[in-house]
Amino acid sequence: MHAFDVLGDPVRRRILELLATGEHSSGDVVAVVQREFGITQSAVSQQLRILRDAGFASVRADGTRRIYAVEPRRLREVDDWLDRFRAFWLPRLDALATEVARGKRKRRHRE
Amino acid sequence: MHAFDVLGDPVRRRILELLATGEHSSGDVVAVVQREFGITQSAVSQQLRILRDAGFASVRADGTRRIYAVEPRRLREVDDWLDRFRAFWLPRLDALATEVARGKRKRRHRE
DNA sequence: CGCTAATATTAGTTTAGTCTAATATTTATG
DNA sequence: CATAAATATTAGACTAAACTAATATTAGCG
Repeated sequence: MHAFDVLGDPVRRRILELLATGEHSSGDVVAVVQREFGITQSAVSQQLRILRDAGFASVRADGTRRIYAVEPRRLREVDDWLDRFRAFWLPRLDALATEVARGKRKRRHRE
Repeated sequence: MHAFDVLGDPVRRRILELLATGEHSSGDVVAVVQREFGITQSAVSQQLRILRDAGFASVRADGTRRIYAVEPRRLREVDDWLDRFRAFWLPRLDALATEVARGKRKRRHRE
């Protein structure tokens, strides 16, 4: 599943925004999303699964709870895809500064 | 229409990739997309319209041709949305370097 | 072990998006 | 001005994604 397909859904984006602030249990996520979108626990759980399967989030068990965390790999793909457009809004940034700021070379070759 | 909804479609992403390399006529875009996706001129034209309407692309007339160009505004929105995740893959980059590299403060306040 | 809390899964319905086929519009040209 | 070339639009068919309702699973606890 392409990164952008995953991010195309507002509920999934909201969940990721929440996870960006730190780990959260499934119940926490359900509470927030339910309040804001008015959908069922089932629907939220399904979206969490999509995020897991697509590699945007990871889970660990804590008793009967499931603790979700953001998994940055796929989000960096999006960041990389944007590279081809950065010249449009960062026209006068020299090459070295770009390399330093975005850690591009290392990232690309290391993993 | 949310930026990510627009980018959720592979044809639209491909068109933007093409426009990232410079202006192209509708016909050029149709040729490339048709070869790679096997869809009709009509379908491509509809996608171009979506990109226009959503502010991802602009058009100008050149005789009977329509010349498309990428419009960076909406793509920067995506870049901005990613800010909240950058700490995950740029953990030791100091604040000033980030500001310089991403031109964030200026961008946010100017428009 | 039986019950409760937390979460996940499944089946089926609804909805939104993308496509094709057909047609319309616009500009240039003989 | 009639025709052709380039592109856009419309209506309707098809598909994939997201939802609900119901049920299943798993862990902790008395």
